[in-house]
Amino acid sequence: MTKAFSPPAPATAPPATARPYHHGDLRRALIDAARTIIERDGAQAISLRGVAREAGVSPAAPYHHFKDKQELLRAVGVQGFDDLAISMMRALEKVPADPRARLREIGVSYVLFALANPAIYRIMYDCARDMEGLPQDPHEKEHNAYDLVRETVAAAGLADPQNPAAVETVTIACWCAAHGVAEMVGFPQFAPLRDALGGEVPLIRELLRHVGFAAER
Amino acid sequence: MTKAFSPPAPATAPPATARPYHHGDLRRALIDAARTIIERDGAQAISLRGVAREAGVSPAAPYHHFKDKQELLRAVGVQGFDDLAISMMRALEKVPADPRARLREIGVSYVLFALANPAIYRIMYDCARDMEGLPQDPHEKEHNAYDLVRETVAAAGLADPQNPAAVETVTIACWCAAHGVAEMVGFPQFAPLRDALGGEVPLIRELLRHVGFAAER
DNA sequence: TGTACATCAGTGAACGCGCGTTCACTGATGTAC
DNA sequence: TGTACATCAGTGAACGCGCGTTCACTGATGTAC
Repeated sequence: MTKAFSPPAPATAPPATARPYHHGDLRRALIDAARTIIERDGAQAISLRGVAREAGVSPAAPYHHFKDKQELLRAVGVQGFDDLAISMMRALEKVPADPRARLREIGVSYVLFALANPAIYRIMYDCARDMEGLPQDPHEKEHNAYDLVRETVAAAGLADPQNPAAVETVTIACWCAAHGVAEMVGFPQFAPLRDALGGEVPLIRELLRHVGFAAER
Repeated sequence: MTKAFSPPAPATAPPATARPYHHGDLRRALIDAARTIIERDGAQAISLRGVAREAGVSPAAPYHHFKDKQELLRAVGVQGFDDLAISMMRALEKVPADPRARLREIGVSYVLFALANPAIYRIMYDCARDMEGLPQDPHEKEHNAYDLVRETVAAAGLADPQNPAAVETVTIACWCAAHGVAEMVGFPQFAPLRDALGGEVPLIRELLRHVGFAAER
């Protein structure tokens, strides 16, 4: 993202000369470049060469960081899920302890993420399909997004916490529901309803409510 | 699909000689070929040349029926929505008049369609996004899928039929929910739950139930 | 601190490929008289 | 019924292009002594 946009760099700034031979964190830069392209030009506009170009690097450079194109795409997907989890956590920070309210906020932030990054969001699920499932394992962080939802579901009393199968079912149902809303809420057909309800967020809340997300009361 | 596989054609069969110069219904054959490729090799494996090849026709032939590649893809998407509507109608034929039961069956058949045609299903929504919405208009048939859901929702008393906005909201919510379940139900992560519930259909029913689809009783 | 050397992370030219699309063409079909 | 001709729906060769990937290379960095 440093790119060409920075002003001519008054002599005060640190060297900031021509980009050094070694990039520093090309792996990360490539993932970012891929995301940029995906959101700017659409998912099927992506090519390894294009990504290298966007990152300002030769077409062969990516091969020092990714086995092939697919591996890069996969990294983009995993990164997406990480970001999603982070934005859900963030949303939770500002919310009261009531688990039902928390579940609702998780849902809203989930959908907002998808709305803000529609193309990435699709790539994430293409990836997940490829990898045979949500990447709940790959990092084994203490808290991934899926666990977060499950715990909140249990705490909210939407399923008997003693009954793991029931908790699992409700968790999955919530995930499906949020996914459905996330993919569709941007459809122009819903614009009239959105306007009637007073904006994107109220629309999301309303839909989530109908779709089994812990109603108020 | 007539292709190369038919047996050497015993002299009894009608002429069945070499394929005639004029195809008869190449437009349709191209759409079918595209669907075959999409489901066999994945959505991004599709190319106009490949489709022509699959249909047994020269690479230039499709241009007599579609302006360009995008127009073909779009036709595949529209065809998909048509097929979806048809399979929903079919499912309704075998079902009692109780509107709640009917709504449930619509949901199940929707999800089963997506499960049977996962790649096409994705293409359909890519198309819809492209075309700025579900193709509820393009044919203006008396009954498209969306209207079917709306009417059933109203009949089921899930929203006050006098209140169009409420009916619309519930309809949209149902659509989102079914879509979410449809896209995710094939995930391997859900296999344990599926097995515990006794199969694909029970899993679908259970998820739909949680997700706001007219519960029994 | 200096030097030799291994390793790492880039370069840029080259490869072969399949793609979308165009073009001039030709065989089959339909229509007017 | 027969003939002339326009139109339609194919063919197949050709175009230029961008792609993924490989290769021999080189500049920068880190390490051992």
